[in-house]
Amino acid sequence: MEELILIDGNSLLFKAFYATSYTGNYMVNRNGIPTNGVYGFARMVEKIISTNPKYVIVAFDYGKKTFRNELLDTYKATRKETPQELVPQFALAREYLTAHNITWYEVEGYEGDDIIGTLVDFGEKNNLKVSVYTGDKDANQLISPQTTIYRTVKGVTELDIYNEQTLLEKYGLKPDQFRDFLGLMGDSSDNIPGIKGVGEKTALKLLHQYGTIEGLQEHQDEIKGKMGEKIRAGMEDALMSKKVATILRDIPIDVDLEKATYQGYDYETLKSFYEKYDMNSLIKSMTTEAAPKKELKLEKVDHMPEITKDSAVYPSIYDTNYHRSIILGYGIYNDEQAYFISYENALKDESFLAYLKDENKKKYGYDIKSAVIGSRWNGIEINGYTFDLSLASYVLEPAIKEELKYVCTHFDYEGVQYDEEVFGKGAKKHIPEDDILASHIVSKAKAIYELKDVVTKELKDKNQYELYENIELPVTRILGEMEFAGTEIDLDVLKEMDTAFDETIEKLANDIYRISGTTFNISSPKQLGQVLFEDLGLKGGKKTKTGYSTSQDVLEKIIDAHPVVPLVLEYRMLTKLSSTYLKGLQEQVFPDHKIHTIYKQTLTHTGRLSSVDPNLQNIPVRSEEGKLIRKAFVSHNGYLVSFDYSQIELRILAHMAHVTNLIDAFNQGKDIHRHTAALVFGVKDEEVTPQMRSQAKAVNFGIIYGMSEFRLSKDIGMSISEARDFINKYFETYPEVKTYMDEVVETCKKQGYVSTLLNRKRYIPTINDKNFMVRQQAQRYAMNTPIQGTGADILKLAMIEVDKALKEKNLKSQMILQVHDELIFDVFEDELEEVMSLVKEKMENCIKMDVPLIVEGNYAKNWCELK
DNA sequence: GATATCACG
DNA sequence: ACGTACGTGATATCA
Repeated sequence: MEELILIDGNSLLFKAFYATSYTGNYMVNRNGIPTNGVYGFARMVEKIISTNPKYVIVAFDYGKKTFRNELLDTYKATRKETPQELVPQFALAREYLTAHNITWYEVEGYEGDDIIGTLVDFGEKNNLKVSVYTGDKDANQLISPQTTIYRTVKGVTELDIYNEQTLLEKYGLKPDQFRDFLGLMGDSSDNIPGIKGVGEKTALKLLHQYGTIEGLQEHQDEIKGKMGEKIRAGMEDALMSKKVATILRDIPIDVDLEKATYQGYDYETLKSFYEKYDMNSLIKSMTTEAAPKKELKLEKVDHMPEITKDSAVYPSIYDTNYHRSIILGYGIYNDEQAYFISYENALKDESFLAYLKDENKKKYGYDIKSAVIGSRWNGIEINGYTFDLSLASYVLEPAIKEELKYVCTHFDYEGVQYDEEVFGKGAKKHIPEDDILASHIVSKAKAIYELKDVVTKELKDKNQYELYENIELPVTRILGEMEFAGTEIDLDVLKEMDTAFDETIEKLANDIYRISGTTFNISSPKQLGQVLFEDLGLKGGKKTKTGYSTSQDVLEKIIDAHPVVPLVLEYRMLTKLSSTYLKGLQEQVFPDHKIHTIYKQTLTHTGRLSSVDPNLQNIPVRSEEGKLIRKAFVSHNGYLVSFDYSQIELRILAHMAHVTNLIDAFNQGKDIHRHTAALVFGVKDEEVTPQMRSQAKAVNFGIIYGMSEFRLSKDIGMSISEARDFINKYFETYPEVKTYMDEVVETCKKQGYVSTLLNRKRYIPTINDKNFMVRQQAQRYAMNTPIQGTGADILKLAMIEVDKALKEKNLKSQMILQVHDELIFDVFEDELEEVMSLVKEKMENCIKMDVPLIVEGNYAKNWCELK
């Protein structure tokens, strides 16, 4: 069915104007004419017609007075006067449309709404699919099986879709009832009264019962109480309001459908319009648009034709966890071919399977780790991925959200939808109809293909291609193998502990009830706060915005105030271990007795990895009870071996800030916290007390995080002024640290980002924010990110070196876990000795710095025994 | 879906 | 006078 697009010009222009004028700095052209509204409007229109519809018409209001003012003299009376910056832009918007060859209508005495209403009927009669773009909710009354409303939400490009189904789900109304709905509850933006005292909820209730206002009128005498009075008193208003809210569908216009055919623009004409108003970025986006590119027709195939060029290959993996997901199909795109094949057909297609497997057939992807491993679980082998758009854009800007759509938005590429729009979300998630799925998946493949060169060039321009090509790309393959290999779990260990813990927890709970004298939900901070600070009268005071804080540090301060407090702390610890680890992990064990985590490589702002489903980077170790959980993590091949870097972040600080004193100390192999304490307190190394050492340790850490005097004093039990002296002493001891930190912040202010040793960047736009706190926080990011990020860089480098060495020596032992400064391997007994020395050597020497990197290795039968 | 809490480096 | 350390993920409760 051909599509007729109808755009509410006034509505979109207003939205565009306000969306881009909140700063008060209006975009103007060189003659001072404000253009922000038209600019936003043009962007919206460009987006709307980017789907190449058959017909496009824009409707504008004309004249201030319409028949609605005769029905209701206060109609739109509360509207603020149109801002003077917007006034001249109504004409500009029309000028833009004319330059773009887009048909627009205005009819004296009617609103744009009424033109649209009339054209909707016209479109439907002519058997067209009608799409209405507006910011007004009134338009919902126009919905029909043929007509869909697209409503702007925020910004200029986000749209909510309304059809019969969504209207029913959201309001329980049929399209036509929307007039009654507005009539009953009124509309403050148009100053339509409705019935006083009837809001959205009541209006819906009444309509669900009586259908229409007229239906309600027939039964108005049956309604009792205050509500009945209100309804009877407001009935006239309601009927009149409904009339005002009703969009006309039969106003006199001569529609020339032929004229409304969208044929694209004349390049020079539109360009000269943009030039006249200094909208250069729109000219830029035009060039690609104007280049006569033939639209490739997507083909759904049962058998994949021969793929003749390097292509984007994108599998549709249904679940977010690709280790246990089905695959719906594969999208393939290059500038001559665009195909979609279902998983079932792919599985039977020998030549296609061979293509996927052939590492000489170059492929481009988005999150190739999930593509390769997800396919592998489903019996399909893919080789030959040479480009990953997800990794590339992460290197360029780690703040972009994970989904492809956000990457597209970042690079101004249109034509890809959010997964949520296609699959739905939450309980409504479903596999869409074939055509919709195929076009979504292939649109993604197309985006990958078309953005590849743009992104690669930007990586090279910004000196980040090396980081992408030599670090992130090799790492993603290694991570895939680690995830797929998995971590062997001894379920019996978990089950036994689980039972034992449940017993202890129940006893503890009973003790807590007995001692406190009340039975309550100890896991509810609200109830616990009530019991501790009101019933028992302990002092703790309010801390959070919702009530008392009952967190660990608060409870530890009052641990002696009442015997129930230590029990609560123990209860907390045990329930945490039980629910998150004992119970949680059991559910995550696969039939192969292993846990297969997912490492997210494009999530953190610093370059670190994160681990989900389950998180294997926060398995307990600090408490004795918690550490026991590590007994369940056993070796599959023979031994578990761990290697961790000692003090890696402090060493990085010493190197990057050229801290001579620290560098020397590390070179001499000193205990760095003891050394720091000796210098700061002015005593000999051997005179440092444990307390002095732990205070020095707190500062060493604090420095890396950009701490405050306040926090330090709290952490190590000093007054704030003592803490201040302490920090000053620290900076006297290591003066280069202060210089470095100041420099990092300065550089960040100038260039807008900070970088790591391997040129990973983090943009920190708030570094020049006018709000002190925000600026302060940005400075901490600036100080910490180069250090934490360089640590992440080094770990990734180490993983690559170690992996390479293992392969070269034909060792079968497998890297299985990475925990930020630690690598863990599952090692065959006959390889143990070689692995122990090989890995340590590679990790220590993967990068040359002014300080040595020291790695400690340990082996055991399970993770708990590893020191 | 937001909030509080706590597990890790 | 502000409000107080960096980076994460999972769970339970409650609105």
